[in-house]
Amino acid sequence: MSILREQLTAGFEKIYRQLNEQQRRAVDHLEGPVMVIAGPGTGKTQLLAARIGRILQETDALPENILCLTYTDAGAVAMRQRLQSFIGAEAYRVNIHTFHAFCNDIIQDNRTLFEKNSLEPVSELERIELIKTIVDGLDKDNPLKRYRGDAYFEISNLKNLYSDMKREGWDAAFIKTGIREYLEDLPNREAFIYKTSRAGKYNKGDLKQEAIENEKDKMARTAAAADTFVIYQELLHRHNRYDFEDMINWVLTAFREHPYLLAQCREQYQYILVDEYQDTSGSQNALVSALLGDDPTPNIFVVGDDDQSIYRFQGANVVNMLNFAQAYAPVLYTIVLTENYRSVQPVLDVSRALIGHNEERLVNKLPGLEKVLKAAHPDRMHDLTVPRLCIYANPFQEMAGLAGELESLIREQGVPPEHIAVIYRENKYGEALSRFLQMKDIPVYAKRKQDLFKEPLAVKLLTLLRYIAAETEVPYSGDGLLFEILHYDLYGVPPVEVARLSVEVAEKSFREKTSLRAYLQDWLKTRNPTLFEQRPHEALFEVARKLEGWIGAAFNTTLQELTERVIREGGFLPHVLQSPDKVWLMQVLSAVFDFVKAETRRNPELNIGGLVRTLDLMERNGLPVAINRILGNEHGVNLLTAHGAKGLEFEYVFLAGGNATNWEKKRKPSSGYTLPDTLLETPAKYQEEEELRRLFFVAVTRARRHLSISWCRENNEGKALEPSRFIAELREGSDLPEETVTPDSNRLADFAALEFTAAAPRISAEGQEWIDRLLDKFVMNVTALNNYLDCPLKFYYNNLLRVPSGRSEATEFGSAVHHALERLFLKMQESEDRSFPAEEVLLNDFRWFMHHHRESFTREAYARRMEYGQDILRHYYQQYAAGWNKVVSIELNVRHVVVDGIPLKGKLDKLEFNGNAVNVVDYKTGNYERKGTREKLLPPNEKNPLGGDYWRQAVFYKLLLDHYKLKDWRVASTEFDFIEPNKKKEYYKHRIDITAEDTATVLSQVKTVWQQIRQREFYTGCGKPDCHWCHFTSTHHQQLETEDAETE
DNA sequence: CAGGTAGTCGTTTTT
DNA sequence: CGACTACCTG
Repeated sequence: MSILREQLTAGFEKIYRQLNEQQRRAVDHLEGPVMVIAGPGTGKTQLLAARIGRILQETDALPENILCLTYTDAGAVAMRQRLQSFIGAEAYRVNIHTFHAFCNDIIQDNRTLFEKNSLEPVSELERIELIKTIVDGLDKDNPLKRYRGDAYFEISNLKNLYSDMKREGWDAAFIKTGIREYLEDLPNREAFIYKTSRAGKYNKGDLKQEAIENEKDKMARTAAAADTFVIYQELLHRHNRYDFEDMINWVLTAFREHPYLLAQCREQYQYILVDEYQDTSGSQNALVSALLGDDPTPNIFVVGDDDQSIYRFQGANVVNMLNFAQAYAPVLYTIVLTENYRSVQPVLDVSRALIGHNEERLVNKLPGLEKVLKAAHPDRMHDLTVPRLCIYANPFQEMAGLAGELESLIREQGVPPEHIAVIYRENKYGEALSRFLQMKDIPVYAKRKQDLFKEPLAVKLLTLLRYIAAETEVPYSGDGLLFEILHYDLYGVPPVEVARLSVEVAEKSFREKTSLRAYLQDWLKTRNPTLFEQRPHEALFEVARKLEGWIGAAFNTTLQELTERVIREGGFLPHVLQSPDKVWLMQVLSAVFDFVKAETRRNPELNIGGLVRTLDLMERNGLPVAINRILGNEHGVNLLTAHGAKGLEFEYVFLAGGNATNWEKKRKPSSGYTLPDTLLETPAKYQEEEELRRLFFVAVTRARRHLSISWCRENNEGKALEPSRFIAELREGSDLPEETVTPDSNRLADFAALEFTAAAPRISAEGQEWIDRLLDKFVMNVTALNNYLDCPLKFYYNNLLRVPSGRSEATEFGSAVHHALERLFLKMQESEDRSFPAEEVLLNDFRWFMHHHRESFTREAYARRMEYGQDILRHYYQQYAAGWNKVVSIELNVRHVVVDGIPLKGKLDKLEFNGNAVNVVDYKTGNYERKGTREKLLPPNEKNPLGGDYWRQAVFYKLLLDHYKLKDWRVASTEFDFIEPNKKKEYYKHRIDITAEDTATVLSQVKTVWQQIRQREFYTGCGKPDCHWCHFTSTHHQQLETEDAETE
């Protein structure tokens, strides 16, 4: 007996004696294939570890000859720890890996086999960048190409598609064959044939052409996407990168092409164990098969529970278990573990009733299999606790009630919080709940991935970097960001001072081109540029000096050094250290820094502009930089999603949010491209329900003793809800009583007070006499009117302070289109025969403008907008040129109009005359079919008593022109001319004929708003949750007062 | 039953 | 943005 064997014998015997009959049989059956079906709580990890011990004890195998494959890192770690407690340090010689780590090792150890000597896994970010180049390279009529909105929208869809294709082993040809079959089959399907007739339109039995066209469009998208797959593979290859799916597929290929590699592996791994076998995907399973080869009795030991397979969305496939059983049927030793060490019998009974509703189970597929879990410790039956079903009035009460229950368990019954778990379907629920519990000082423990880009501190740091980048690339282009930066609490500048500065600059820039930055610079250099201006607040200079330093440094230091300097000098550290949340905030800071480090390591040439473009790309694609935040500590109540709870157990389990809408009625998000159903073998709908039921089963079986499931009768808006059907299924056989729970009113009131009552942010109005000066100069215009009606703060910042705003890609594009059309009409007017110049002239003017403002675009955006703009203008010209009214006035600036004592002004794109009747034309870029556009055109109605913004604009123009003393015009109508066509290339004009009532309504709006503005009622925001300026005010105004929503 | 439209909502998780 | 549902209307 070797030393190792002696060592492990003593410890092992003790463990072995604790095993039950079934487990011992599984451990002892060393040779040939074994499949263990291990229900929840049946001691699976213990079993695997014991078996490894047994192999080492009974055979000549060395630890190195054993391969244990798991699904997750956590699984591998847990496994090794358990093994270590049996056999000590030798445990480290056993090969315990995740599938991916195992394959990655093989690739890295045999790089020459993979044709490259520098090969690295692709990072998430690189992957996005590669796919971005694919999207950029799509040609004009590719159905995936988008010109407006989010041009890179397809990136994440493509990413998912590639993963699916790799996991399933599909190529483009296979998908397109599927599509062809699908489309050919459509005419045979009931859903595409009319069942009734309608006179003049269609007869019974006709095909629904429109629906078929629709499917064809969808399939064209899918096919186009599948076609890019080879490009993606090619790009990966060229960059010496491979992705997660490749790890497994490549090794499979290598095994096929280089038999000696496979032989070598087979020789080394004499005993193979696979944990969580129900979670293996098709390719992972193929890997296992390859390692086993054609040996009819391989030493393979798989453990899994088909009822706990909850990762099908990642490619996991229960069918693997079934195939395994069938492949080795003659020699397979199958064991079902049914003795449950975790839960009391009533919990087991309930979960059994539930899972019994699934069809896709091994017990239904394999003969002679039975899986009825029995509590291993019947002595615990004496304090039998029956699962509870609690019904709350609404989610709010549910959380309050839950908090109450937790509170009394912990404070009155002395239950350690870590013995309690609240389990729910989605993280979102947990977020709300943890906020709730923390307010009541109930300790919580939740691990959560948070998006770095959503953390205010990170946003501040990144905004600084963005600002520096903007100023480095195009000097004085970052004023919008600067305005924000000056408000940072890091610098202690009173917001009033920033406002004053901003106005000063806005006024000055009438006379000469200037900017916040230039203005501050002037002061820094000369102390007092003009004797008449008041010196800005001292703290502003502090910030300005720092910023100038960084902008200078950007040219001379590495990106890493610059970032470090910004963190060091930018006031971040003292701010973090003073905060009660300092641990977390430090984590945020280092995460940003780590991100920059990682990016520069991957791309040493990266400069700050490149970094910012990367950030933009990630942000636009909703690609989070995940950062793990641990909420509370391990002595708190566990807050978990059902997925996250897998493998864990708790004395008390509260399964919250048991409504149908959270489970089987939750609609699943569209996955980008619709696949033809000819590709998929099983009816998806059915499968999904079974998978969800398994998830519910996992959640329920986490409970040792106490299980409480709750649902709500209504949602917080008062709409009726129903319980999940799984709850009804649980109750079959064991008559669980329902309890309607109403938290006592004191507690509810407590929570209501704690709840975030929507508060309208408010700026302190004191000390702003200088605002009077601004008000004196203020002239009413449509934008101001619309802004004020939307949110008074929006008016305050945009129209009064005239906060500098960056020229966005979209607005610049709009200007280019406006410009080109303006020139077109002017040239017509100037021409001798009053004829319109050629189409090419129009396009030329457009190109000229774009070219002169190209700094507002990224290179890709520029090319894309250029192409798109010319395309729509060309069609626009062809559509309308013949019929244009030539009696027009272009870009008229109307000032000095006074109506009822109120000064008005406005700028009009185009006036078309018919005698002295005027049709005002306003160009709109943007798709008129876009959401919200229609409402903007509507006069007041119940839903929007103020009327839409465009409608108001139309009426305002009439008001303006009708009172325009210089001319005797009558405005008959206003027309909104949409320059962008819809998908079908149709152009659209919307004409508003203005009634006397309309004029009266808008006039009264103008009067009211005018009066309110004169009375300085613009310091309180609208309080709408998505209002930019309300958000800005509440984050940056320290002296903010919140106005209670109740004071109404 | 078919078509239009307004309204709603946009996971779970690992490598 | 766009896919899906619920509801309304002919």
